Amino acid sequence: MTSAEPLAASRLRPVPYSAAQKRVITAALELFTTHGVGGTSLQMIADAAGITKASVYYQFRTKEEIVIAAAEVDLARLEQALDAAEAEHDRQHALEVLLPRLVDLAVDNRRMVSMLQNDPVMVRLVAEYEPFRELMDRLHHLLVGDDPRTDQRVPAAALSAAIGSAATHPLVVDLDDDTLRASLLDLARRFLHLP
Amino acid sequence: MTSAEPLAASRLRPVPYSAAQKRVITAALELFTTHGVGGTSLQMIADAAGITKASVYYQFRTKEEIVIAAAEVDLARLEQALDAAEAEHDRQHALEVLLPRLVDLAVDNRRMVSMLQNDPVMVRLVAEYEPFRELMDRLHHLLVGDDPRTDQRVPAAALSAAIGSAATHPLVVDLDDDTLRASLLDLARRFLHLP
DNA sequence: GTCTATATGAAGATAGAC
DNA sequence: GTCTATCTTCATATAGAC
Repeated sequence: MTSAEPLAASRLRPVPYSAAQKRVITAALELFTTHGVGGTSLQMIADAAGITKASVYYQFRTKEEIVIAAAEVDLARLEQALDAAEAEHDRQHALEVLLPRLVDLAVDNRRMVSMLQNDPVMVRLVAEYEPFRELMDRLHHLLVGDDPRTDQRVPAAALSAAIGSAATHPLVVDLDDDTLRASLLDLARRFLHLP
Repeated sequence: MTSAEPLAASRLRPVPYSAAQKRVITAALELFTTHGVGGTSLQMIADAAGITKASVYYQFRTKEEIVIAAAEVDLARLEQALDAAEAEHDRQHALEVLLPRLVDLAVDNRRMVSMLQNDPVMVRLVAEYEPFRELMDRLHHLLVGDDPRTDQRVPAAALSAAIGSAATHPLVVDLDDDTLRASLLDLARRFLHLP
């Protein structure tokens, strides 16, 4: 972490959201994770936020802007984790910094992380919206390592998928956070052959 | 496999679909995997099948029936894999039968398997529609084992998520089927401490 | 910053002719 | 088995008052 900026500053969004915008984002997040982005209407968001549709449109010009704002909530934490990991001098240490943070993120926010990886609208957004795409590229680079020919790619993809989706799996939904966190971290280390 | 029925018969759907229905199902499958169920309209399905919306409604009474029919395509293969695994006498052998079939299913049909586990509409359907729920219960029982207190649950969830989602992961989309199949199977065995 | 009211289109679904 | 035409409802989005 070489940045001199205060904690709140993220390169994803230098201009912060207003309090009214944050209320909309919070409502949208909850709905997106249960109904998916495509299954969530602006009316549902407005109702959950306790305002009307027109007021939502005062805060955000389109539904897509809400989706981006919602995704940024978790991706800002991912960005911080990547910053910290990339400050290490070799991949081994970088992964030791990265993995616990990834697992924490997924456990704290189980359904959101899964949605970012799996919801069709989110998948498209992450692939096409440059700031998000860049984050994913950095993540993948850390997971796969420098050498593109070695087939570290399947384990890396599996690990990424496992951390993202295992936290929401029916087999595990009723497991407490601490147990899940410990198990996932252990699994992640085994995955990448770390101590 | 103790059933005396011919191969085509699945307990999921004793009455087969007509040719016209199959054309609709095929079109729907492709669209569901790219846009999600919620992001796919009947108009899109009709266009892809080369008929009108009204004709789609002649084949299926509701959109939900189409979703069920689409899900059955892959779940029928899952059912066969479960039948074969459960015919083995201990869990070790059952898993040795099950895992390669699961991996094959996920690789042959990458995006569909992921959608079954991740699309919000599918997740709800699988949880609430009895025939699908039963299949998932059988799968989870095989993955976790008999003893419900041991925490095999996180590895089982992670394995299930990894097989389902890794096949669609951006890191792996361009990997050929054979390589992916071999890597995933190897990972799956390591996951469950099989030889 | 929030509201009422409305425009415009597309969604799921049905009626009835061929 | 497919069509045209239509119904109803809900989607995104905007105009303009408070």
